[in-house]
Amino acid sequence: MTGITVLLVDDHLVVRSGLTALLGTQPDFDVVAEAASGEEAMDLVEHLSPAVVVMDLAMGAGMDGIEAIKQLRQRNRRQAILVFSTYDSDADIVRAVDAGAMGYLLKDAAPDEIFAAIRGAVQGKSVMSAPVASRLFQQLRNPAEVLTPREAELLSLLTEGLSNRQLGQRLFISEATVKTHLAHIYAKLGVETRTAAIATAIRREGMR
Amino acid sequence: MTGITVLLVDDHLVVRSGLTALLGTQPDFDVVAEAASGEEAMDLVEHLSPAVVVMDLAMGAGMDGIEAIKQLRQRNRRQAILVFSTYDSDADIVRAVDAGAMGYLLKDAAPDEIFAAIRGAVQGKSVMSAPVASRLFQQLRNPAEVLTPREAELLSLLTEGLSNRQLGQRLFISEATVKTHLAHIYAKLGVETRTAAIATAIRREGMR
DNA sequence: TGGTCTCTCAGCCTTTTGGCTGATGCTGCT
DNA sequence: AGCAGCATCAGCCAAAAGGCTGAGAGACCA
Repeated sequence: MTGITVLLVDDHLVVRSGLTALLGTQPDFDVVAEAASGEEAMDLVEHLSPAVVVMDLAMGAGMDGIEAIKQLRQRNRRQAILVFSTYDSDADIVRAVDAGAMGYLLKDAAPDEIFAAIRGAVQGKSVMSAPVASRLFQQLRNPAEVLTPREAELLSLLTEGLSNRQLGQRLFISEATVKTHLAHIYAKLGVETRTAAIATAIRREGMR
Repeated sequence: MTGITVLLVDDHLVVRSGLTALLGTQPDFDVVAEAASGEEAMDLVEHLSPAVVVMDLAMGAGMDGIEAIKQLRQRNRRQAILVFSTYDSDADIVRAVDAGAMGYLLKDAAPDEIFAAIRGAVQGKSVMSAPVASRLFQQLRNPAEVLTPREAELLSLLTEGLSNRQLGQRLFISEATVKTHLAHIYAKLGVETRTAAIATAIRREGMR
């Protein structure tokens, strides 16, 4: 029998070849293709139907990882999606899980951890790196302070320096709605102004 | 004869093995060791005296890349140091060059670019990715946009999320003066609002 | 000595932001 | 059916931020 078919998605060539080399040491893994962008990933999943997609969240230009996960889910594909990212910000984790990711690994994870996560993913198990799990755990203990996906999205745009009007235009909602979301975000972050929210987001949530 | 001896320094295992695999395709490269931290790199350079050190700037805990470069330089070693980083922030570039890096590559660079940079480095040539070179060039062309010490101080406090009043109290100046400084900062950074200034400061100047 | 830069401050006016209250439609859970 | 959470919107008011002009004091340099 052939092993677990894997598609790698990462815009950095060195990461792709590193991962390929790493997975190549295991007899039950079969890296069938590599994609450098979300768009490429769509095509390859369509044609190869890999059992697992290992995907970076940060993708230079075009479609980002979250968007790619969403689209793969919408196409009703059966493959498990594993996020393989450098950062463990709350927002990224929430959005990735929300989009339909099966697991969340950090790039400094040990090889065994990566192998286990992939094997678990095909069996429907959720595996994540310890820091990621810890963050999720914290969020469960403090549900009042967890940003909703929409709020996280807004906060992310906020850190780009947009005004309420620009935020509204970017998200196709009214300025009033933007203000409502912001008020909720401030309350959850425990701040009073947008600048403090940005400072908190960048330092605490790891956004940039 | 043996080829160009290379030491890889990166806290991510996949990046190290990817780079090793990549450099292994070239007959004239010889990756003699890999280090996962700045401290490890010190030791290995001491014992192996590689011709080139390829180093990531962001290193999880302990010594960061910049610090490692500085210390290697201070020990009067002959090896060329190449930065291999994900980001191209002005601050990172300036600090790396200042610390004594021979070149600056981005992680999405093409293999040929990486090979050429390493071969160039041993011959004393400076090689950097196009976006990096472009940023350095821009800085040379526009020395007028440098913040004054006071402005930089204000900008730094701004990224902590303070209001104009708080800034004034912290710096023992009136709110009017704060607004004047801010106006100058906005002009120099090419932004219109404080939130955009914070975003720019964090991404371009590397403040955090 | 005169010019330039930096830091300091003021007043006036417009735009933006934030606080508050209340309301609607949708979804998911019970 | 009912309730809770989420996302959407409106209006009103106060506070904060930003644009503009002008100006004085001290430092540095030609």
